Amino acid sequence: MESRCENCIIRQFNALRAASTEELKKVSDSKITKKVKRGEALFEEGEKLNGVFCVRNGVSKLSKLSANGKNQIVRLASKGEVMGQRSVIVEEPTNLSAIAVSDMEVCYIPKESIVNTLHKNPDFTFEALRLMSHDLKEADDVIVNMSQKTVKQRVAEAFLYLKSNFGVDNGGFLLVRLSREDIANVVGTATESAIRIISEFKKLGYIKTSGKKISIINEKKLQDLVQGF
Amino acid sequence: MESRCENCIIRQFNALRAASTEELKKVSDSKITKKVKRGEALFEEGEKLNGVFCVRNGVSKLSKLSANGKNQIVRLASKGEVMGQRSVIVEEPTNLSAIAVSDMEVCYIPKESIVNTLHKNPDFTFEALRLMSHDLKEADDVIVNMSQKTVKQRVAEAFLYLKSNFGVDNGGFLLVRLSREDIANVVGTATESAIRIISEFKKLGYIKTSGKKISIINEKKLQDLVQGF
DNA sequence: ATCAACATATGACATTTATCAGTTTTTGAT
DNA sequence: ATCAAAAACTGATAAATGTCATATGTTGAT
Repeated sequence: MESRCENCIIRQFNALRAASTEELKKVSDSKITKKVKRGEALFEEGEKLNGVFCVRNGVSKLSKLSANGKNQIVRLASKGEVMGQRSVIVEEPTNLSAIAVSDMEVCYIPKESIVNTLHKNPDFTFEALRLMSHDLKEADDVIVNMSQKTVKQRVAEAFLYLKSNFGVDNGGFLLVRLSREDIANVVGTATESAIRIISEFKKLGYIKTSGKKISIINEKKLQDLVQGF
Repeated sequence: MESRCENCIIRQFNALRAASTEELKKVSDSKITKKVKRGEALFEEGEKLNGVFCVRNGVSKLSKLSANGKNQIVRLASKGEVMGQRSVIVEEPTNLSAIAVSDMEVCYIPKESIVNTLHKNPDFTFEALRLMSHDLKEADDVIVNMSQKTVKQRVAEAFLYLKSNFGVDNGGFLLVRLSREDIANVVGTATESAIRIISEFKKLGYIKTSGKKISIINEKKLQDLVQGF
């Protein structure tokens, strides 16, 4: 049987924490829980979304394809984060694709069961605004990093980000396992360039790898690099 | 005498369009209209803001300084746009500086007269959310452009953006007059690189200049360039 | 267990962009 | 109108990054 939003701890991380019991009931009754396999798309750039996706488990990349065939990963979404709300709020096709980076469990919430809340419950709307403010700040930071940091610094920063946001397993390996191509697409560089830098970090002893897994050995060195030392 | 928000057409461009008569009155009573000269700061990165700024006239750049002394302009704000709301909403110091790019007239609205509305009037909050959604989408686009377009393409795009967003005068010259350094900071490149590209565009007959003023002659060519032709 | 498809890796080289150094032009204060 | 400071400009060169080619390793479907 399906679990209920009312009992879902994950909603503490998103605007649903501000929803009333009745509102939550409505959401819960209409939501659909889906399993999404690594590599599958939740939605694609240009689609008009009729609902939002709340991540229960796993990680999704939000990316945008450009004319030259390159892909830029704009951000990663994990537990508790909601994807697609922008499209629902402004009633426009989404500007980003969402593709699972690991196996995922997401709840799809049809827009009908939230737009009303969005127009009636200011606490909920305010929470959404607060969270979007946060996303906007992060986006601003990314813009600044893209223009002012070298590829090497951005790769270092990406590893630190992956560690602090998604954590590590018992062996100290990053839980999110991105392909080299994905790392390049987060950082905004060519795959080969990313690979070269990763190799260099390995040689320098900043990180180590085991198969596809990556572990940060010398966090300090990476931080210094990001700071420009 | 000061003009009243109730009669201000500019508020149609921001969330205040959704404010009630009483709410508007409160805002109007507490607001302070300021004149800001070109080059002066409305606020600086790191400041805790106790209100928001609504632009009546002129253009402001929102930028961020980085460790290496470089500046990145994240966006430009003009008539009707509100600056500083992120800081007020999340109650954090602002991550950006706002500096006038032309002489400006702005209204400073103390946060006390809007936070209440933000928590009580869902229409107002929703409008703010809608506008921030728009900003977020734009920011995403900037990220993608930064990583996937060449400096030349980004300069071309910047000119097209300045034309379509801020318009031209009778002579066809861009109304917003950015210094070469500012253009470089919008585009995320070195000032010299921006200058070189501008010179090239002049030679190619895509643009012409008269003193500091810039006019787009061949919009099509610039568009093609942005598209990668 | 095998094999094709894909991901990772590395070298050589081309291209883009930044940096430094210096000149000319513009601007604003007096 | 004059002059100093700032901005715009140009060339030479260095550094960073992308591209292409090719080799090796890994993985998942049969």
